[in-house]
Amino acid sequence: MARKEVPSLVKDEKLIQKRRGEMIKAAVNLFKENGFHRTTTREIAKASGFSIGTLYEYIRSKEDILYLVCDSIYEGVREKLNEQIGMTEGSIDHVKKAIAVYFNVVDEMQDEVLVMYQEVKSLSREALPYVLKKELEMTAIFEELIKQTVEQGELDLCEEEVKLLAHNILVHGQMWTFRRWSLRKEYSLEEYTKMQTHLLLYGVKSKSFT
Amino acid sequence: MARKEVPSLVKDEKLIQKRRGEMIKAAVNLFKENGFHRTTTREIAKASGFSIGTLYEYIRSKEDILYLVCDSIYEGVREKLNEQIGMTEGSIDHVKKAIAVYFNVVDEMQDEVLVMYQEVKSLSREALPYVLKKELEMTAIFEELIKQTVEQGELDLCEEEVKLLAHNILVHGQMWTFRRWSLRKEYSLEEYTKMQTHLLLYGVKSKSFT
DNA sequence: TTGTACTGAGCGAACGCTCGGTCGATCCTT
DNA sequence: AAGGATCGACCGAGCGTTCGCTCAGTACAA
Repeated sequence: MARKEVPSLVKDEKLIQKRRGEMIKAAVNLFKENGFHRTTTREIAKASGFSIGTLYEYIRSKEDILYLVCDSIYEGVREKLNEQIGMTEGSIDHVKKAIAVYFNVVDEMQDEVLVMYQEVKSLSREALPYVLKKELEMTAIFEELIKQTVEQGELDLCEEEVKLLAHNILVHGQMWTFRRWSLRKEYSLEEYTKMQTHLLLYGVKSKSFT
Repeated sequence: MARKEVPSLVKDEKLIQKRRGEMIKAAVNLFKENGFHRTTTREIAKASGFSIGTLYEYIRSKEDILYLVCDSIYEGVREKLNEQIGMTEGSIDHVKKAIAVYFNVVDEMQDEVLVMYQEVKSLSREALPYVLKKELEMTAIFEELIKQTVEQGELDLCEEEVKLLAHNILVHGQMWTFRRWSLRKEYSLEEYTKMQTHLLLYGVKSKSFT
């Protein structure tokens, strides 16, 4: 199950990349304003700078756009993550740093992450698995990092705990976007990161902020 | 900002309650299958057991249905919570129990919670605040419980940490629904509850399951 | 001239919502 | 008690509009 290819009527591969890039950018902006369903293909075409006919040279259906958007956002997040996380050996400091980097990326791309997060469910049963797989791959990044930290002896966790922890980290990042209507009022990103990291590692019973 | 009243053309208040109950039940089932936008008012009417004309005697617009659905789900969760959580004094055991109860409720109502969670965003800017307020009230329940535990001296947390912890608990519950495609494969509800509770209280650094 | 990217008027299905009308229950009058 | 008037819940055909998508035609580069 590799990346799903969306067929296009246009031959020039470079041009496809370019046009789809324009499409995705326009679509994200519209989706974050009105959501997927309330956004029309005409609006997307217009905001992309070409006609509705041209739009349909590069996709088969409106849903294809949503898929491309989700795919692109995941790639964006992953790229930024890989840029900044060197995955050599595992250590608690590494985990902390990775969380901070991840939260930063989520914050930078908050609109995109939120849009994707709220709209994936509109994907067809056929396309959904491809996107969920991406989410699992993201989880796996943290899972691997924690697992190595366990192997280094800095943490004592079983397989299942490692997995759940990875899920929690991911969700705490996403939560910064989908609960921002409340969290933003209470905390800055730095405060949020620091507190979540502390709670994650030390829980509430041991009091020793670092 | 009390509960928003949705006007109806029908006079009989009892009947309104009854019909809206039927409507909500039908709508939740359809929403969880196809989402709000892909569900038609005709489908809702039919599944409710009356005609499209009658449907519109009890609401003004399709969005009213979504609002009623969200409202009803919140009330359902809160009712079940209050039933089972006696809020006398605060203690760590109380917090643990409250989490377990909450996770159980979320599990019982997973379809409803998931639907609400995925569709609130489709509410108009006018109706949204009423629903977000409900979410804050839910958070406040846990906030209060934790605060009292702090006051009892069983926990040492500042105001902001208490708040964040309450948010985390709520999200961990919701997460059980919106990540069930993955979590369900890994854990039973009991395992999930136990592990999340432990991580929440003790973090990953101290190893002592109870 | 041929191939390819692009255009946008137009098609047809679907959808939210309305409104004229039906009909049983209830009230009023004699 | 009977007949008529009124009420109000319920109905569903149909209106107006929107929206995803198509395709016959154009522009232009090679």
